[in-house]
Amino acid sequence: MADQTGLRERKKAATKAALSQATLRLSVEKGGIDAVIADDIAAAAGVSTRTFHNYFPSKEAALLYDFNELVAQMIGALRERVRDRPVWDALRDACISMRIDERFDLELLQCREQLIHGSPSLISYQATQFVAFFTEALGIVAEATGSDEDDMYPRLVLGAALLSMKVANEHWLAHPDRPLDEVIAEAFANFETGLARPHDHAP
Amino acid sequence: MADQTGLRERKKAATKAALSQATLRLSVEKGGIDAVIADDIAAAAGVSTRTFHNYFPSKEAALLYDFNELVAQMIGALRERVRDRPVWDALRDACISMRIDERFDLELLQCREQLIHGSPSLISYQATQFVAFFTEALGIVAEATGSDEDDMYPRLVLGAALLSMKVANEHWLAHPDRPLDEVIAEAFANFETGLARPHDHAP
DNA sequence: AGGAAATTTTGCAGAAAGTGCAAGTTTTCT
DNA sequence: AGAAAACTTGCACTTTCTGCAAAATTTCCT
Repeated sequence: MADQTGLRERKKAATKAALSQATLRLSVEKGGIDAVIADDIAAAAGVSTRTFHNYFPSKEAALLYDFNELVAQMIGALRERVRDRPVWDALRDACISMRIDERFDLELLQCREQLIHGSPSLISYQATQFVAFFTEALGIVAEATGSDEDDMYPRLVLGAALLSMKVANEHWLAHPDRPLDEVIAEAFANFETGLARPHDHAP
Repeated sequence: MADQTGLRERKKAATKAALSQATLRLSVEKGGIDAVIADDIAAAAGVSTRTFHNYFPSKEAALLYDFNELVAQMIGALRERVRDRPVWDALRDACISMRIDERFDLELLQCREQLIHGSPSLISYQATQFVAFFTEALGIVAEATGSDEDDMYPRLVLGAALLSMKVANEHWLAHPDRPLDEVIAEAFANFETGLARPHDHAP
């Protein structure tokens, strides 16, 4: 994606990163993305407001830029894994393979979680991205399970997996004392033997 | 809610309903809520644009007005049921008790589903409502299971239940040949014995 | 019924997001 | 260097949504 080609490409990448970072910084400073206006972000990154909107359709997109990158990668990770193991395992392994804990700074993640939690506009934006992701992943899952796309099963499996990942992530951000992959595995395990009773978790 | 008190109350309810219906009608006519502007909705309902925004914060809220009413009722339904049965059963029964199939016209639901599916702004809005609902329901589930609110289990159970309901609803809208409660029960059943293999469903 | 009080409607002004367009800059390529 | 391609910018414009104060309407009390 970030090909080390010409100066132009590098500049563009730098601008995009600067805009994204500026959005985060300003949002934290002002205690919420809604208190930040596009003009300020553009100014902070040293470009015009119009240019900001050339790079991102909204403040929300700017703030969650690298998160979206990550989500995009997960499609690939999933596609690889469904070839040589059961869907459920493929989903779990794909989630774990994202290595969010290694790729991002814990504080940054917590910070962003805070912002998302407190802002309807960010929740909204994320939901839209989620739906797009779900739709794409659904095709993979449906094919892997040999089911029709409007069967309930692939949707339930995929939904449960993404729910596990989301819940595990949130939990880990609040209690970063255990490794993330372990927490993800534990969340997934809850679906493996029936949900009726709480699943025992490792001490 | 719709107390048959004075004229004023009745007029307000009528206006609100008129605005909501006008939003739906115009959205269908123009093939998407994004093609409809607030001015048109207000005009169609015979009030000023400002008044439209007195009733609803957005077009999306107007379109999904009665859906939100329903979601609000589900909190009550759930709270009742967690008292005398296991959480999972309470969740399933609460979902079924909504009787969406009886309370709404099938065509209207399909119509709205179509609109939501094709509009990021509606997806966004619904997500925000969903998060609010999830948060409130989580308190109930956590208490009922005797777990802490930041344990993963209550979130997973609640998430799985709402996922089941959503998937069942979508499936039923696309294939309304079986009764909705049966479809919901089937979706829930997938989580009762482990997700590893597709759950057999009644022929 | 009549009039005061409470509530609702409405228009206006204004902030902010987001988009199209055309002109000005910068990078690339030959 | 110089033409071509790509990027940036300013400007005008549409739309959403909010605050405020003036009108209009409903309710309530006597």
